[in-house]
Amino acid sequence: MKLSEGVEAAIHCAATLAGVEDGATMPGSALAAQFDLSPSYLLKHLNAMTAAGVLESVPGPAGGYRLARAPERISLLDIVLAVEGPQPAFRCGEIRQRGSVKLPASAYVKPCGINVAMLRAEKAWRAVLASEKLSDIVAGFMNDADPRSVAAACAFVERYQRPQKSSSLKRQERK
Amino acid sequence: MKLSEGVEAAIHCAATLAGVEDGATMPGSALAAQFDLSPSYLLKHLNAMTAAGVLESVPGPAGGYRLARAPERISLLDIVLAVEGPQPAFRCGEIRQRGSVKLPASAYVKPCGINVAMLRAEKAWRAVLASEKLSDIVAGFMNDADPRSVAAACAFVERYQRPQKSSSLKRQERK
DNA sequence: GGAGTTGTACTCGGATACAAGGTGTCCGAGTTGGCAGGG
DNA sequence: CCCTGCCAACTCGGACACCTTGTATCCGAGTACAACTCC
Repeated sequence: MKLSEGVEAAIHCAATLAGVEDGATMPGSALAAQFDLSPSYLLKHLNAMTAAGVLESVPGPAGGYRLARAPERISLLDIVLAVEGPQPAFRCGEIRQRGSVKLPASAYVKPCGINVAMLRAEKAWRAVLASEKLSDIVAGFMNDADPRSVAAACAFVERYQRPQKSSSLKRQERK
Repeated sequence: MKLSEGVEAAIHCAATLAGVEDGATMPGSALAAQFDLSPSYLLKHLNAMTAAGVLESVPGPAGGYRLARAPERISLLDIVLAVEGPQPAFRCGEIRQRGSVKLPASAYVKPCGINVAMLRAEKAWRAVLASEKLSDIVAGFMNDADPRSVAAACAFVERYQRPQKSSSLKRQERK
């Protein structure tokens, strides 16, 4: 059992995006540079989060990614499911039905007890992940992390975020 | 995130082995036939459980596998860790340290908050798995499953289990 | 000087190679049980 | 008839290919900004 390596990158990127101002965006290339990752590959995960409704993407110059909703309403479970897919970790193959002794299908109406137990464990895992909001991660970072690290992160966000340009707003008003 | 497919087979085999009498064994080929699996491949997982101390194996004719201890003292977590390995699902690659802005190592003495959160979730997962004993699985199967299925399973165990031969005991006494 | 138009540069998005771990299979080492031979 | 030695069959154990999934990369579509040209 191993989680995809991209989950770590996705959460870090989401936490970084939580620091940008409302409506502002940050290009994927900047996020990739922050963690020394392949830009093209990171796009894959950012795209997955966009498809899942966790992020929003705006194309064109001065475009990039931003959170689709407030950090308080984004949980780690949302990010993990977006990257890994919604399927549970344990997939019951119903091997109890296959084998030397064949029984009619009516003998297997009750669900497999092993599957139930494994799904119960995964449910607990998801519950903890759902309770961990992105805002908690950011708050914990601000409080506990080294001040130098916090300052560097804030400087990075300030450096690379692309605020919603006023001109585009003007154009919308003009229309 | 996906669990190995062998986990399901391993748990089913362990549950079957819980039905054999004390000291008796069941060959891996019989377990493979019960679930229509490749015998050679199933051996891999049974071997892993043996290495982890969950099962015991006896070689030679009339040999096979048996539980290393009572079903009440074997949890699903033991089996999962034996097959999947003890490493946690989320491995923090410390990507926060890599990137464009380099800080001295003294800035990263505190653990990564994301890693802490993910490990906390996995801890809950493991706690549920540790509380699910193999005896509970067997008891649930006996109570809830279809009577035909229970009868078939009992018949299978009775059919293929190899009791500790009296001759070997005699030989031990003789020595 | 101002508005319209065109070109360019930057962004995301999907399609395409490479690699690793899980899956599946094969062959070898070890041990016990049965059988034959001898006492 | 009983004991002893040998043979053979069955077991687990580790080493070897195959394939799906995740990793990494490249190229193309789309859009906003900026400069240029025309009025």
